[in-house]
Amino acid sequence: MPTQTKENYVKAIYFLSQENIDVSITELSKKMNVSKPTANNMAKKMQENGWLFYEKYKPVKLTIKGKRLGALIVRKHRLTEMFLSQVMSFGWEEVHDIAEEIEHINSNLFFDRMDEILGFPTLDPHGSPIPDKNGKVLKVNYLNLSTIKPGQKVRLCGLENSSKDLLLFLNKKKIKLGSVLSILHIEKFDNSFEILLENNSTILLTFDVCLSLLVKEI
Amino acid sequence: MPTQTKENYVKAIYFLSQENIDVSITELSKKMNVSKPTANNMAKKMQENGWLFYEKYKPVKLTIKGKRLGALIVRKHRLTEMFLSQVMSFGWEEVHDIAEEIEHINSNLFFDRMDEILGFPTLDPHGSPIPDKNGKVLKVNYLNLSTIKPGQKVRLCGLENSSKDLLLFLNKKKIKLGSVLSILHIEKFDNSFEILLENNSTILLTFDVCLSLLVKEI
DNA sequence: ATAATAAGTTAGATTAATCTAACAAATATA
DNA sequence: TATATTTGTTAGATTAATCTAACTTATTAT
Repeated sequence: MPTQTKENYVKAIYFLSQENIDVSITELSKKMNVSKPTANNMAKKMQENGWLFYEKYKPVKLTIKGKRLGALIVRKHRLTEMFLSQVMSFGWEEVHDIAEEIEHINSNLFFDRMDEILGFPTLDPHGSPIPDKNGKVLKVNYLNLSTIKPGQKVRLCGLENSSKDLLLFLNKKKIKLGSVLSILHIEKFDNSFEILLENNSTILLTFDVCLSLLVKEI
Repeated sequence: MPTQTKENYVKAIYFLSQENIDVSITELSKKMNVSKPTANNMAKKMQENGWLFYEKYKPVKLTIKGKRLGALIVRKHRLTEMFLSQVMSFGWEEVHDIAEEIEHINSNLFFDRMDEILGFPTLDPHGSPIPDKNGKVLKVNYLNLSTIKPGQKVRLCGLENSSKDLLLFLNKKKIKLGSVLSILHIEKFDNSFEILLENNSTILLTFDVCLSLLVKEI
């Protein structure tokens, strides 16, 4: 059994691998908020434990075992987020921090029971896929709102990043997963989007916000 | 914030103080399954942190702050047990181990929400009192079944110890919290109790089992 | 191609939590 | 009371996770 700390390193590498191609020691140290020697030492030790491949001066890579562990931690995290949101009435901006701790609880039964109570969900409260019990992740392919043309109607299905600031901003604008957004106009000067909401109010989203919203055309 | 390990030491001392008068280093080391030097060192450090009083060759004692922390950890533990039992359908024999981990989660909101969902319970699934938010514990004074006279009808209200073996035994006998037990006869030879259950079946409880059952006369 | 910069590594230290071996103090027993 | 036993303490080591300082290897830019 890996320590909580090592689980967090595996998770960090798991996420970085999904974005970048290479996970350098520097990247890892940044993601984990530790010094480079710390990340380096940890990488060496985790290789010994069979979680990852490490060669001097080369990026690290998760082993099969490491990938599986990463996916299962993400599974526990996202199931927890879903449980907190659906069963315990937490807002989508509140669930991450608590899930960050609960994801390390060592009881399959506990998470399986959550899964059952939730009706075996495939997406978390932010629209991210929940890996299955074998670590398999459903590929969802949403479009980035920033790439959609004016006149198009879309449904919000996911978020590129689930930072608390973004979530609080969306709350304020009454935008949630499933919300329908109609693009009225895109301002040439700053790429800001003029959007019509379901309640017939019109709002302005900066390009940065649009980059964070994943949608489906409808 | 104390580490998880230190929280466990505080909890151990908290429980031992409720039974014994004195918590010796040896007692503490036994409860924590560590060597005596480990318990000793830990006691010194925890004194520095203000959790307990420690003097060479003397039993340790929790400070006010330590007592409060102990009670609040027990609160988190028992609320969790209740939540696992009532909301997540776990059996009373399954809840302890999971609660042992969840009690260290650092989110008052999380436990307050459990409390709310449960309707602010005062007892856990084993009949033990749940300390309030200030660490105050409701004094319950149940009788030990072993002290009750033949002919008496009683209701099971709590357990002296909640070991998994006892809980599984009670499950097998279909005895649960609230069950009504009528003492038919006490065998002089081995102090075993002949008990009539609500379903009119008669069972035999050894004296050891009776010592573990807390009841109210009815 | 060489110098400057970035990235990665080594060495040595620190803190928390643990251990064993050896010794000291307190308590119990004969 | 003297001795034996139990209890508690000290000393020194170990492992996990972290740091800083100094050095080496790679990469980038002129």
